[in-house]
Amino acid sequence: MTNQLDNFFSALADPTRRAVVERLTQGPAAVSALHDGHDMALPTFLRHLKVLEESGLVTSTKKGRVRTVHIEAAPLRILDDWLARHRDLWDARLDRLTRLAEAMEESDADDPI
Amino acid sequence: MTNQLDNFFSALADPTRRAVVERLTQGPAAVSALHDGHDMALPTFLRHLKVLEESGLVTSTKKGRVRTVHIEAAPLRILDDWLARHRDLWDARLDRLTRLAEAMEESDADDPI
DNA sequence: GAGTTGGTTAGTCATATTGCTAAGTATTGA
DNA sequence: TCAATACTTAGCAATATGACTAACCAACTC
Repeated sequence: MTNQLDNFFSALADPTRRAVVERLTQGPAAVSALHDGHDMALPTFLRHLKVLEESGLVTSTKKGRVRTVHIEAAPLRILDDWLARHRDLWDARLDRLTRLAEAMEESDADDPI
Repeated sequence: MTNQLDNFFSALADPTRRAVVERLTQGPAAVSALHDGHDMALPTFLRHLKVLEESGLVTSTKKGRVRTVHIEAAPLRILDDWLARHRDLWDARLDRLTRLAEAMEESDADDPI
């Protein structure tokens, strides 16, 4: 019953993994290149990559001894859609509140304290 | 060094908590009302609310014995900005790939197999 | 073919997360 | 005032997460 969104959000909850995703938006990169600059043992870093890959946010292919990691488009779209949906609801709510505030102001004008 | 985004993303990684956020986009609600429909002991559910509140995604106020929970706008904006930033980068990358593909098609036309 | 490079596997440890029950507090309503 | 309602706290158990080291394999490079 675990949603795809569960995996996307929890994958992105870690700063190391977000950094990897950010880096990958600029193009694919090898594991060791991605690891560079992260003060963390390689096996630990690899676990993060595995989490990203299992979530579907990235894919990877191995050629020779080099594994190259690529970002996936679809998940970003799904995340975006979720957020967009709630952005809309929020905006609608804001509108209602605005109208309410206006209505209250009017009624204040009609019938002050 | 934990980013605000860490908390937003990990708070939203749980389906129960996402459901609460979705519900709250329609307006504030009391704890017991929010709990309704979630097959989960109340203390467990309260823990989820606490996570949401500590992340800053929601706030709550207590009046009498009823605690009312409200959604916060700012975090959704921050999340949206992060995603938008990467949507842009991704789009840019897509554009580059598209141009590359076109270039390759052209060179194929010039010099087929 | 010996060493180096790039990644992988296995195993351990500490802490965090997510669920529970049991028991408590504080309002509110009869 | 007594009982019901609406949380709240405390404490426990199981699993997940994030870090490490040590040891390993596979593919280049000399």
